[in-house]
Amino acid sequence: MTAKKLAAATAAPVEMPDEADQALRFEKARAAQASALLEDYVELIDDLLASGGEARPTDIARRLGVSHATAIKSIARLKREGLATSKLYRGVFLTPEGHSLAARVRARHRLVVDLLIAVGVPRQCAELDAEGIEHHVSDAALAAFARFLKRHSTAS
Amino acid sequence: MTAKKLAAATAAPVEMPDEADQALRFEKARAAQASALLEDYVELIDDLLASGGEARPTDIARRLGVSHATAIKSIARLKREGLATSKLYRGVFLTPEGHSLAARVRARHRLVVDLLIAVGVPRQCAELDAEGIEHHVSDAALAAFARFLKRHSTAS
DNA sequence: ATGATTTTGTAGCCTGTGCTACATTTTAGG
DNA sequence: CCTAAAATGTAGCACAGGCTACAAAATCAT
Repeated sequence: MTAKKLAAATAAPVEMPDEADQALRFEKARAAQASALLEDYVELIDDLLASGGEARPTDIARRLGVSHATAIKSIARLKREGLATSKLYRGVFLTPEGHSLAARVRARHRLVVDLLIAVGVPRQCAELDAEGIEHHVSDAALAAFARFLKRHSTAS
Repeated sequence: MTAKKLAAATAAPVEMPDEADQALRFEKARAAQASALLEDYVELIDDLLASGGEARPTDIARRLGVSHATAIKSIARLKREGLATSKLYRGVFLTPEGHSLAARVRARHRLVVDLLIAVGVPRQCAELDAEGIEHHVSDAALAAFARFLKRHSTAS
């Protein structure tokens, strides 16, 4: 085994990333995925509140494409995590934390869509893909996106 | 309620996307998420086979940052879906389907990393973010990425 | 060759996120 | 006002993907 590992390390035709680094990458992606659902909910709730004034579980469910039971369960989780509040048979509202999360999420979403469009992705496709991509874009990448967009809207 | 809906539709201060469209977007993102794990596994297995010649469950687990039990369960799922094969106490191998999936995934991964770098994301950050982003980039967006990279490597 | 270590596999548990089915409450309409 | 429809909430199920703990097999090293 020692010999085998050594051989692999020296004679590897394709070099692999460090084991620990790679594990961290995947762990980070898994963590992002875990918060993705909550982010989608707060963003949607915020949008509904801003547009119609109401964020009812049924509306949320329809827009997310899930059953109302699923939406209600997820809303319960939002409440557990201190992002939303709701009273029986009243709509759902966001806590200050929820609201600020929604703001961050919306800004990020917009930046991602804009960047995709800027590099030539058709608008409709950009909107579609952004829904999944946005949850995995770090602040550093986001900052780079903003710089890129600024550079390419002012300069030729 | 009819009146209420009408009011919302006409007086909405923020316009929302169509309900069905939005639901489709989220459904697509959820579907992408479902295949993400399988994609990560086949890509990693393919890398391991290409570099060291062996893809053992323990190695896979370590690189993904999960317990070996989790890895074995996921490998079982790969086998169920016809992407991989394995014999007791031998390593894991990819079926032709698994191999071609791995090739597609790797190409996509590389394109995503390259694009991120091209728009100014630091290399290390690009590698990190790409791990989560790649699963949500459609073929159309990928094609756009390729065009962008070509344009920006040849032209000034 | 045999005993220790490593690897592999199994079993059972938890959580998250979907679902359907049923019960309840509110809302709307006649 | 009172019934029918819609919305809401609850219960219970399935499956994916984590985990730990235990059991069995293979490999290494002496």
